Amino acid sequence: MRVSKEQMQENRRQIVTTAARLFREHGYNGIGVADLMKEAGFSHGGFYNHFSSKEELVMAASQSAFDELDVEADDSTIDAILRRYISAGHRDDLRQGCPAAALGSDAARQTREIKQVFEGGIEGWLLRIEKALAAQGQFQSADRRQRGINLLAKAVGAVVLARSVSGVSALSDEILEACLAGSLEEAARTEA
Amino acid sequence: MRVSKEQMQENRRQIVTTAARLFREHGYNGIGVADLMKEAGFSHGGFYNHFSSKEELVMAASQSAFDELDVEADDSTIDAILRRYISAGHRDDLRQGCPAAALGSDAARQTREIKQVFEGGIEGWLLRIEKALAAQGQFQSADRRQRGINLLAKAVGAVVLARSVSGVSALSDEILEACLAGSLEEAARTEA
DNA sequence: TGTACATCAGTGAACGCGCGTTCACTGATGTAC
DNA sequence: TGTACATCAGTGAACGCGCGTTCACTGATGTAC
Repeated sequence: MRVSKEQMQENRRQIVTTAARLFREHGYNGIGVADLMKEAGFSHGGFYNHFSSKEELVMAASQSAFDELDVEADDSTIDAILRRYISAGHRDDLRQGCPAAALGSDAARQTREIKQVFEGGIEGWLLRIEKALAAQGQFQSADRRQRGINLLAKAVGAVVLARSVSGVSALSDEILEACLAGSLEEAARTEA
Repeated sequence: MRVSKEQMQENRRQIVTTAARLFREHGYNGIGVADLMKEAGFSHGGFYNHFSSKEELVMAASQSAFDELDVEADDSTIDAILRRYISAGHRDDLRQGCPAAALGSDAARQTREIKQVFEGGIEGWLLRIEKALAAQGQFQSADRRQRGINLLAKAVGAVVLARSVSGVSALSDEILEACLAGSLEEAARTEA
């Protein structure tokens, strides 16, 4: 039956945020439209009232996943950001984690549009990191972006590697510990 | 028709190395058994004479992909390793690149067996990196593993991030340049 | 070494299944008077 | 404000397609004598 415009928007939001969770957990190809709609609380037939294709949902959901990070981000110090990202909690919670870590190697194979969403998400990260570095007077202004890129890359790599061996090896924890220590040290180094 | 034992082993090798390329390019779920066998030069029906399931091929192919890296590895200096890994060439050549970067976020969703293959592959990388650091007298012996983990994580993260925006943004090159510079600097730092 | 037969790697059609997508239908919402 | 009708979000069955897997078959290889 028909539903109010407000309700429809709310339902769409529900589908997108559910997809944002499930894509991170299972990969873009690892979850189907039917299962996804079911998880969101709908039958699958109505999907195409909201999106013209699964592809379009992939875009919206990726954007939504990156936007979540923005919302969560308080005025963290760089240490707080690193401790939160390079952690067992983040490693073990695919569904709410950073899309760049959960879907990074998938993204390389996606469309131009989805890569653009990733670009925006990465730039968002860099902005937050640079801001945190600046607030602590860390590095010269001209260096902060490069330093931020280095910190982000190590953080993403640490979580990707730790997840790829999680549950089978102590290596997983070792990677997180080594990279957290190394990143904190790197972030604290003031000179260029 | 039947084929000699030697020929069969050679055919199996052909299937595995083809799969190693195609999985890196398209992801584990992005390429099917039929297309894969065709690319390797066979009809798909014979697949199950070699493997009990696609899953088993995924394991063999992942192992093969990591083994390739071992073979390619000459007695490189740490600089040579980093310059080769964190490069546009590596970013643009999914098919021959490091499985940890090409399939890292996929691996998190795979079976225990496949994660064990990744563990071996990562340990292989760490061994090569530590050896290169040791050859140059870089870092104290006790620190080399932690330093190696940091270098590897940053390298993997750089390639994953660069690929996720490649072809849509100058950010891709920027990430590689910033991380290469940062890694070289990090590797050159001798004190603890 | 040569012959007769069993084995089994490779072929290509076929299987069931789940996928993304479409469709006729329902009934509450939105709108025209 | 109330009534009559058009719209259209959500439902669930159905579509074609490609997937992983199975199978009967072929004919060269391997083996027993």
